[in-house]
Amino acid sequence: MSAARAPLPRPDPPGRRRSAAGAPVPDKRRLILDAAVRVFARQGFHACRVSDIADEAGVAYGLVYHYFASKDEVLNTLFLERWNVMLEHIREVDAKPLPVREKLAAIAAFIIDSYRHDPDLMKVIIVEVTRAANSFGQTHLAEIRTAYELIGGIVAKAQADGDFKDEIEARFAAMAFYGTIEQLLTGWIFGLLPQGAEEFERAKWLVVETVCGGLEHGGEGARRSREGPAGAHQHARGGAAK
Amino acid sequence: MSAARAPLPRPDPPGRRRSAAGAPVPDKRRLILDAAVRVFARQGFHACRVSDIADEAGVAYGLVYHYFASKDEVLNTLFLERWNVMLEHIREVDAKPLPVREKLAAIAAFIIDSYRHDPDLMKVIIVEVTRAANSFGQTHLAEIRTAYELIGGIVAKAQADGDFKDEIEARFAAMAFYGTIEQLLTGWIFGLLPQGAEEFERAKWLVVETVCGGLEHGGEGARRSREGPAGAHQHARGGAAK
DNA sequence: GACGCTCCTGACTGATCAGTCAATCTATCG
DNA sequence: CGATAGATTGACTGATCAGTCAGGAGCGTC
Repeated sequence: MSAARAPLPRPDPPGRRRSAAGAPVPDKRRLILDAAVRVFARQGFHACRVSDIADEAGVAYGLVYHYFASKDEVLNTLFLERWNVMLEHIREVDAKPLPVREKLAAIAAFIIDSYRHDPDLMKVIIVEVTRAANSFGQTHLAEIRTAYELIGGIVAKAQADGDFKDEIEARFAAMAFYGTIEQLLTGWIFGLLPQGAEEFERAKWLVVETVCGGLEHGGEGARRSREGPAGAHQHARGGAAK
Repeated sequence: MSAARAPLPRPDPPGRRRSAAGAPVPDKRRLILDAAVRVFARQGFHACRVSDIADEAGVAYGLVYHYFASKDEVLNTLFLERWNVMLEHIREVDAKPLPVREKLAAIAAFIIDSYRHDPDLMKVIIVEVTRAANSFGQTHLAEIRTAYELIGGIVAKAQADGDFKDEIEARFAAMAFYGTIEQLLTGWIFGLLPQGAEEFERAKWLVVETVCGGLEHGGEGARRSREGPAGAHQHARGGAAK
């Protein structure tokens, strides 16, 4: 139902109560959401009880139901908060006059940084929503589809400009791009891939290079990526990246 | 526990009872597994009851527990049956003296054909196991990791032979390849991508072309693959490398 | 014909947990 | 102060469901 009360990440509720000193009194609703992220990430949505969330938040059981209509709504809220921020970011990137590679790099960077800064939240989103076709995946199909379509639009424009070849449908290219990123996150979540500041930075470059340039020795593709029009990024960071 | 009683897909149990006419009497265990696939795909593992499986199979509730120790074991069995077949197939492909592109194409074709022939089963495997990090994903981490490693090995060999560039770690390339395929299946499962014999065939080619050749206009990559989805049997081994 | 074995049945149980609710507390304001 | 409104509490309930079990049916074998 009305799950998207807070479309932005950790938005400070307007007119929040404050203590005498002026410091914001801890927002219990936020407390519950943050606790839920930890509990969902640790035990999984289905395996955890609502009381686990309340305990983790240091709050009475009933309060969860004061702020949320159901356990589902807690997850829905978490997902929409983050997903909408991502959609907004993709739209902003798309609107800028950047080369495709940089647009895609910006999107990859955003998602990877999201994981870097809040792995638990991204774990929950991917494991419990994005891939959980039955319950929540169906609910948020529209939002998920929008992301694919925005990325597909970026690819399509690149094709129209002659930067990408036409043989691969933009819709498909979008799936390859997003699928690669999500698989990366999954690898980190499952502990199948090493994690660390260096790996995260390198991954941003790898995603773009793989999807744009391919695994084979490329002529232009590889050369083009070596420069980087904005010049602002050094991909292969200091030496031993293996 | 002992979930892998039947390592092959629909293996005929040895010494199965037969009717007077010699026709095989319907194997109730198989009946239950097949019914479970349908029920899991329709309602999801968590949302369905064991009685739903029994009803779907036209069998008494208790019989499910005669053949399986728990609801979990039913899902484990389904997953392992199929996943082991896939691993076996990848190993066979790897052993053959084929160019990388054809090896990868064979793997992509296997997975996509698996979906084509039994979408419900693949849906269950992807949605309930492969991405369900919490419960089953953890249980089958070893099997899942093996698949990535086998694919990574194929890429690594191609790099050693000079067919693939070295900048992209094989381990990462494997994630991109598998991630692209799984995202495709997810797109079909969610109804975000059109399905049909043609789409499936084209997808096999698209996966390989995207991951190997990239989205940009490539020299060799594009030329090499221009043969199209059907019979891409051209691959100049040891041809113009770097 | 009686023992033993596997297949098969479905009513029952014990535990679990999402969601409810009546009561209490705190803040604010006229 | 007294009133109104929202925040907070946690015991309780009603439903659900995985797994159990006692028994029955068919069949081979000694």
